[in-house]
Amino acid sequence: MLKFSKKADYALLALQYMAMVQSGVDAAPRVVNTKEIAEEHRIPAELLAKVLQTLARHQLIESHHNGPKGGYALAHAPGDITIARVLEAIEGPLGLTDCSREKDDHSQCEQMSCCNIRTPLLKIQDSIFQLLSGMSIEDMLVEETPLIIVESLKPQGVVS
Amino acid sequence: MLKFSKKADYALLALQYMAMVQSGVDAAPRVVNTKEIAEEHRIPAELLAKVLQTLARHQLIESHHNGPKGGYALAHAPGDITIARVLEAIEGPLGLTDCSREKDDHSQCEQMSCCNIRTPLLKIQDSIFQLLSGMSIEDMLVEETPLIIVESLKPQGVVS
DNA sequence: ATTTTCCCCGACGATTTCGGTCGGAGAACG
DNA sequence: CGTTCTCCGACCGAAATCGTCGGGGAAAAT
Repeated sequence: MLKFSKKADYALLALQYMAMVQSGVDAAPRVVNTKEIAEEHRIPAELLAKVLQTLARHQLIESHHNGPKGGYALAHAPGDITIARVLEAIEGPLGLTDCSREKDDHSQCEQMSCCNIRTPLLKIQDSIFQLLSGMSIEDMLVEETPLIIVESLKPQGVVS
Repeated sequence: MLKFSKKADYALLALQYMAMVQSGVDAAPRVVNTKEIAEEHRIPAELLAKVLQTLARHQLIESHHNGPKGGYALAHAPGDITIARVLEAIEGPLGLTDCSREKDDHSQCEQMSCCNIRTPLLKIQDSIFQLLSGMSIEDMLVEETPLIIVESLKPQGVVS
C-alpha cells in the first residue's frame, strides 16, 4: 500500500535525531552511538545497527569506530540529505514500476511492449521523486514542517 | 522501494484497456472478459481474474456474468476512476507510515510517542495521495499524458 | 437438454522480501 | 594485557506476495 519499510522509518528517525543533536547547543561533531538512538526511540538496537551501517556504506553518515567513544555522525549538512537519498540507500533505487530502471536488459517489459500505462506512470513516479527530493532532514527539525502543495494541470490545450 | 505491486499494475492495465474499448468507436457498453485482457497483455489469466474480482467488489467495475457473453465493464466514467481509488481497492488503504490510519487503537505508535518525523511524513503522504487522486484512467488514454508538477515551498516566514 | 463458456470463490504451494538475531574484528581505556 | 565497548558481516525464521488449481453457479450456444 505504498508504505515505507520499517528500516526506512528507522533510518529517518535516526537521521533526524543525529541532526537534532548536531544542530543543538553543541555544534561540535558529536558522535552518537547506536544504543543511544535505539533507546531514545524504543526500537530494536540490532536492526537499527544494520540500518546505520547501510547508511554509512552509502556515505550518508560517517562511522567513527573508536572503541567505547565510537558512533556515527552525519556526513553532510542536514539540508543536503533528502528523503529520496535516504530511501534509495535503504531500499535500493526507487520506482513505481519494474520497467523504470532497465535499459541494459529488456527482460521483464518485453511482455509489456503493448503497455499503455507506462508513460503516465513514469510521470507520477517523477513527481513523487521530485517530492521526496524536495524535503530533507533539515525540514524535519522544525516543529512546523514545510508545506508541500501538488498542482496537477493538464496541458491538453483544453483552455476552458 | 515504493513500488506498485504486480496486481496493481494489472489492475491499471485492465482498466485502461476497458476504458479504451468503451471510449472507442463503439460507445455501447461492450463487455470484455478476463481472457481477452490477459491475452492482450500477456499476463496470467488466473491472477488477473482475481484482480478483476477485487475491482468488482469495490464497485470500480461491474461484472456481467451472462455466460459466454459475460465479462466486465467500467462502473464509472474513466475520469472518475482515479489511480488512488484503484490502489486502495487492490492494496488496501494507502499510507506511508503505520501510524496513518490508527485512531481507535494506539497500539503501534506508542513506541513513537517521541516520534519527530510523523508530521512531515504525513505531509508527504498527503501530497502523494493528492498526486494519485489527480490522475485518472481517462488520463491514460491519450498519448500525451498530462503533466504533473510538484511545487515545494517552505512557508517558514523566511521571505527572502 | 446438454454442453460450453464465462464469472466467482476458496484453498494451496513456491519464491522473495522483511524483520530480527547471532558471533566476530578492531579500537580505546583501566 | 585484558576488558569493554563499538562497528561489521553472515545467518535464520516469519510474513507477505505471486502464481496456480479445483469446485460451483449461471447463462448462452448447440
